Order: sequence, then structure tokens, then C-alpha cells
Amino acid sequence: MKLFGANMDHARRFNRRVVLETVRLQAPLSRAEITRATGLAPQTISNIIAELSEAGLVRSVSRRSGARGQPAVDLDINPDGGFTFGVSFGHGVLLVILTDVAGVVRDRAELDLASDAPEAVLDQIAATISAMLERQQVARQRVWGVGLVIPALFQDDRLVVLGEVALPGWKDFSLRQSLQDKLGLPVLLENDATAAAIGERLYGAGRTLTDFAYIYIGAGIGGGLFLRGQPYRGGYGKSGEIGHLVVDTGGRPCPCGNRGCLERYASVSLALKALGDVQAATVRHGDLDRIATALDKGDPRLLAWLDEAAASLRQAVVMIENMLDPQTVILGGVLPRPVLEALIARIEPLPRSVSLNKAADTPRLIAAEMGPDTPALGAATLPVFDGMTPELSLLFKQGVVERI
Amino acid sequence: MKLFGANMDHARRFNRRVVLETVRLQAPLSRAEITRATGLAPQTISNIIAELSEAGLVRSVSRRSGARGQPAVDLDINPDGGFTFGVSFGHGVLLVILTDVAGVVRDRAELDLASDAPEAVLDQIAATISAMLERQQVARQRVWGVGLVIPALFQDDRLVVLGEVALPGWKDFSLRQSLQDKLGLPVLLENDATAAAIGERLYGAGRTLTDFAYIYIGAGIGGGLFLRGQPYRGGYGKSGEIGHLVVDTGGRPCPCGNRGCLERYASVSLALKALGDVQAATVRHGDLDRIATALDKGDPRLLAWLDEAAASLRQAVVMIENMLDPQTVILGGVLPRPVLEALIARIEPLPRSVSLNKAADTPRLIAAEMGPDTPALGAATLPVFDGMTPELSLLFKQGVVERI
DNA sequence: CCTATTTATTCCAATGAAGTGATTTAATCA
DNA sequence: TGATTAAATCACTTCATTGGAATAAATAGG
Repeated sequence: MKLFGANMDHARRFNRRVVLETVRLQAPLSRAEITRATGLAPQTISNIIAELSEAGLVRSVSRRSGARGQPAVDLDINPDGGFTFGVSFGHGVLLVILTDVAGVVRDRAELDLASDAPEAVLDQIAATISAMLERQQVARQRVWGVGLVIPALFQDDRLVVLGEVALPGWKDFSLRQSLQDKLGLPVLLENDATAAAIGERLYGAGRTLTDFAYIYIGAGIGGGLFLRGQPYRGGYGKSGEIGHLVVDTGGRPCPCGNRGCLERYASVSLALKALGDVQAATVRHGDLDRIATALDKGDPRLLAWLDEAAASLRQAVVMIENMLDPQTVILGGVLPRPVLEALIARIEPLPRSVSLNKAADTPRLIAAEMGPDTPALGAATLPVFDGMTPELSLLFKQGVVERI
Repeated sequence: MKLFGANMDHARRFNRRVVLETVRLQAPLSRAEITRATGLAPQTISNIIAELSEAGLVRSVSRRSGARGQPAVDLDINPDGGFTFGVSFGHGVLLVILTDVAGVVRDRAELDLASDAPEAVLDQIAATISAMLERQQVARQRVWGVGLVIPALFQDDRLVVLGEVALPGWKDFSLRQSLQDKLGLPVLLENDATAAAIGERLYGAGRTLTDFAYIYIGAGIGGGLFLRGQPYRGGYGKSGEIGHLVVDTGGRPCPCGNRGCLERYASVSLALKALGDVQAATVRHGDLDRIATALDKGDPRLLAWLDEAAASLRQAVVMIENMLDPQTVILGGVLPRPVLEALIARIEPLPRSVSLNKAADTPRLIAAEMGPDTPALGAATLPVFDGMTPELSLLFKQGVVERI
């Protein structure tokens, strides 16, 4: 265990990020307001804003009026200040999106995978990214980085397989480094649930939260944790494997070796199976539409799945609450919004837990705000998070994305 | 959500703590070694050590020899640099211990509570502390603070009651502030499990760990989390309520309203009940001896309890692992060491979880190193932790204990 | 035994970050 | 129109870390 000391340069970078994050979360706001929010001196804020404007990350939007005194100049994040790519990949579909640092999607491409081999996939990603940059007239040096999301767990950039084997040939492939070398851009790798949690934190239901758990419903079930304002990845980078929380002692057997795991009751694969899909291990966009339609029509097979999924998720939510006492639990994933809401309606009311007597203004369970593109959107937020979020300990190890 | 900026003074205090913590964990070591460990310049370390020696927190112990070059001067923490009190209180017994900053117990007193009223208890604590200071010839200004541990959860220094009501009259009493005013010393309040986790982190099985979960077996079951090198208290300060993790769906009813909670299978109260104790809601020291004796004699009633407790704890450990992927899980509490070890032996082998394929050098489940005095020992470490541990975010809000 | 080498530590001045206090700017209020 | 209020900036100060040179004290080798 090594503890690093801080110097002025660390403090400097830390403060730029504090200011940037404050602007991002509370824009529009003035220099004077940033001063009050951060506790830094007005002069310091003035200097930092000058630098951030110079770098094109922050812009002046308007003068305020109506109050006494010199009118405040409102600032916000300059959307053209930077761009990121989000790549989600899994189950035969490759989704690439281009967003700006304000979180607006600028371009989007959905492709069928030509091959399952790692090298071929990376080539396809690289080609798509180049084409998008060309089409949108974005210079490569204005791209902060590329987020890559895969529905799996990692340790040191390599896949870790817990239950069934998903992707043969990928296990010992250093995905992140290979793509980074190929693109000449910073690449960040994350599992789907954590990426989704980061996305919700930056632009969605978690904007103002520091501590929450994200339950990701995809082909399987994943969990992303945000604790003390930072994603929590655990001692070895594999936290949030809530799909294997036991919600029914002695219940259905799971490939992980235990019985009654959450994933055996609440995944999209199971919804598809309930709807009569034989090959439900993979989830494609059309499948999600079918689920939405089934809900619309009140298909009893889907309703039965909903009930079962809700019952098991209810258990999981209470476990998460009792263990972590989060501000809230966010339920999300690839499910269409109406299905998600139907699910939440069935999960409630929640049983007693430590979260019971908390302030009433935060509900215990809320729906994620990003839609079915969540994995790619979450991926796209990774470089923004890496380059914007203030966390001293991260500044000690030179981060992947450094823009200020 | 408010983000604070850093200034030179923050960096300064942060660095003193980094150095102090490095010395604490790796002593004996030289200035040059601290330089390499922290990444700070040799001159900086020299200055900081000069200051810390001046303040009496660090001392030179010896010159090293045998190697080339100017011999290094070994440093370590000066035990006389400061003192703390640990007070644990619950179930009719008050335990007060005096320790130095190196973690050595200097004095100890076990008292029966004269009364259950808050004011009377605080008076008794204050009197005991004054007597100890007198007896050990320790000046009050050399005391960093007092840690107070109660087997309950808090929110803003007030008790929060989840299931049964434990202490009538205490619910709306501002314990910490009252005792602090009475003593004229910084007082820190914590629940038993979190305090025990902090204690293990500073002086016990968690010395070199940054991420672990502590399962506290007392009258009930509590959990303390240590994440990213800091205790994790959750969004509202009530994390770690693992006694109410459901380990047996539809199992025994629990006062919390659910069924099959861990606490219904694995607490010391239940062990006592199994041994025929009718009034098992409270646990006294004699009770623990009885449990140890029962194990010694192979009492089948205790063995049955051990098996049941082990089965439910096994579930809980796997849940914790899958949710948090900690470096390890520490099992501790008030149980005598042989009983704790018998329990661990019965919990193993652990089922599959994300922790399965981690580096083999860290076992998945280990026993706590502090004995039955754990609550008070943990309490005593609270001021040390507060005054020594480097965490920038804590420095923003003026901490309770400030010694450097 | 003496000198070169190695390593730890300290002296002194430089750097560069935030902070301070006075000043300027630009609005509303009366 | 002048007083008041608040935002933002200018010129200068403060101070913790840093960098480079110097010093101290041991071992290694001839």
C-alpha cells in the first residue's frame, strides 16, 4: 500500500476539476457563485475560468440582470469543448455513438459484427470512428477518448469469467491497450453496469447523488456502485456482481454453482424465453421491441415474468439498502421505459430496511433516465468522467484522459 | 452537493497525514524511504519530519548500518505522542480503556452501570476518565479524543431504531455533543461494527488492506465497511446493517418485518439461548466465558448453534463478496477466539463468488485480531484515525481531531 | 590506511499555486 | 443624479513544495 503526497500541481489540477464539475452540475452560474460553492477565493476562480475558457471547455452564456450590483456573467460547459465516443459491444451488435462533453449525441451507428474475432471487431470499431469524425467534421485531437463497454467483468483489462463462458478467444486479449494503440486515442474499458451508473451520474437520474447503486438489467443482471461520488469497483475490480445475490434460498440452480441467484429470475433473456424465444441467450434490439409490445398487449406470459422478476428484485434492493444505505437505488438497463416502469410498480412497496426512515424527498427506487442505448451512452461518458471529475487520489496516478 | 477546492494549507495537512500514516504502517523506516513511498521530495520529507518530531508524534529510534552511504535514521511513531480513550457501552457494562497512539493499552476499567439514564452514564464516563488521567499521569491536553461506541445505528448523532427498541430515553439525546461538552475533549461516536473495522484497520488484521468488510458478531450482527481506505457509512450513515440480510427466504420471522434475516441465526444472544439462558437479550462477559467453556466441552447445543450460524454466515459472506468484491472479509466481534475460529472452520469452504479467482495470498475469510474488548479498542482508535488518516475530503470540513 | 563511491540528509534559493486588499465596472435604488 | 450593492479584476503577498548544490557518514577496494 503506497500513499502519495500532494504538491501544488496536484492541487491545481484538482481545483480545475472542481470548478469544471461545479459548472457542469450547476450551470448556468457565475464566477461569484462558483466562489461560494467551492470555497476558493474570487481571484482564484477568475484565473481558473480564464484558463478553462481559453481551453474552450467553459463559455459565457449571458449576463444576468434584475439584481443590484454588477451583473453576473453566467457560465456553462462549452459543448464543442470536446467529444467522446461510446462503443458498446455484445451479442452480435456493435453500437457506436459520438457525443459532446455536454452529453448530447452527435452521431450514432449500429452495425452487425462481421466477425467474432477480437482483431476484426477492433478494426470495425476503428473504421466506424474514423468515418464519424470525417462526417461530423471533428478533428481527432478534440476527442477526449473512447469508452468501450462489454457485458462482462474485468481484472487488469482482461475478461474474468464467473459462470458460463461468453466469448471464447477474448479471455486473454488485452482489449483496452490494443484498441488504444490502434486508434491513437485514450480508451477506457468498463463493464455495462458500471458504465451505465457513471452515465446516470453525469447526465441522468444520479446527477446530484453521491451514493447510489445501479441495477442493470440486460441479458444478465449487473450492478454498478457509486460511493462517495466515485464509481466503486471493489478490491479487485469486480464489485457489483449482484446478479448472483441469492434471492431464493435453495431456488433455481445457477451455472455459478449456487441456487436462487437473482439472475435466474429477472434477466431480459428470461423475459424472452417466457415469450417463447428459444435462442434467448443474446438480446437484439428487435427483441426489446417485442417485449414492449407484449406489455402493451398485456401478454400474460410477460406479466408472469414481470411478477417474478419484481419479487426477486425486491429482495435484492433491500439487501443493497441494508448493506450500503445508498441515497437511492436506480433501476435501469436495456429495457424500454414502459417495461421498466411496470417493473418498478410491481417491486413496490418495498419491505422495511435501513432506508425506511430517510428523508422523504428521495424515493428508495427510481428508474434510470437513459434509454436502451444505455451501454453505449454510458461508454461515451467514461472519458468525460475521467477527464472532469475531481478526485485527488486519481490525480496521483496520471489519468488516461488529461484535458486541463 | 458542494465541491470544495484545495489550497496550500489543505495540501500541507494532507501531506503531514500521509507521512504520519506511512510511518505508522511501515515503521521503522528512514526519511529517504518515506521519500520513495510518498513521491514527495527529500527536502519536503525532511521538513515534515522535523515538524512531526517537534510535535512529539514521531521519534528517531536508531541508525541503520551495514550498507554503504550515510546511515539512515530509522523513525517510528512516538507512543507518548498522544493518548485516546475508548468507551464501549451497552447491556449494563461500561468499558473504558486508555491507549496511546501506537495502539498499546495503558489502562482499563470495567464498570457496572449505576443507572440507565443518559446523563448518569455520561457522568460515570467522565469520572472514570478523570481518574485514569490522574492515575497514569497523563495531561489532558495530550489526549487526542474519546471514542464512544454503542451497539446501535446513528444518524446525525442520534440513535436510529430499526427493529426492536433498545434504549428508551436515548433516542433523542445528542450523545456526542453532550459528552464532548462535559469532557472538554473531542468525542467521536460510532456503532460497534464500524469502530471494530477501524480498529482492525489501524492495528489488526486490516493493517495493509484498503477494502474489506467486517462482520461483527455481538448481541446482534453488525457490519463495518472499509472501502478505498476509508470507513464507508453510506448515504445516510447507516451502512453495514448486514444483520438483516436475508439468508433464508421465508425463514424465521424478524422484528424488522422480514423473514430469514442473518441476525435470527448467528448472534451471540442466540448462542446463549441455545445454552439455556432465558434472559439472553443482553450479553455480559461471563456469558462469553460460558460459551468458550461449552465449546471446550463439546456441548452439542453450542455445536448445533455453530452449524446454524456458519450456514447463514456463509450466505452473507458470498453476498458481500458478490456485491463489493472486497480484498477479504474479516469475522470478529465479542466472541472468544477459539469460538470464532471454530465458526470460521465451519463456514468454509465458501461457495463460488467473484472472489474465487483472486490472488491466492489473501484468504477470503479471516478472523479479527482484537479480542472481546473489540468495541472499546475500536472506540479508542477513532480519534487516532480521525487525526492521522489522510483523506483530502475530510480536511475540507474541519475535522474533530486536529493534532498537526 | 587512504581514497573513491554511495547514500542520506540538509542548506538556500526558486517556483508557482492560492490568497489579499484595493480598484474598476455596471447594475439597481431612492 | 448620486448612493449602494455586487461582480470581476489588478497588483502584490504568502507559503509549501521543489531543485540543485553541499555536506555528512558510512562501506568498498586498492
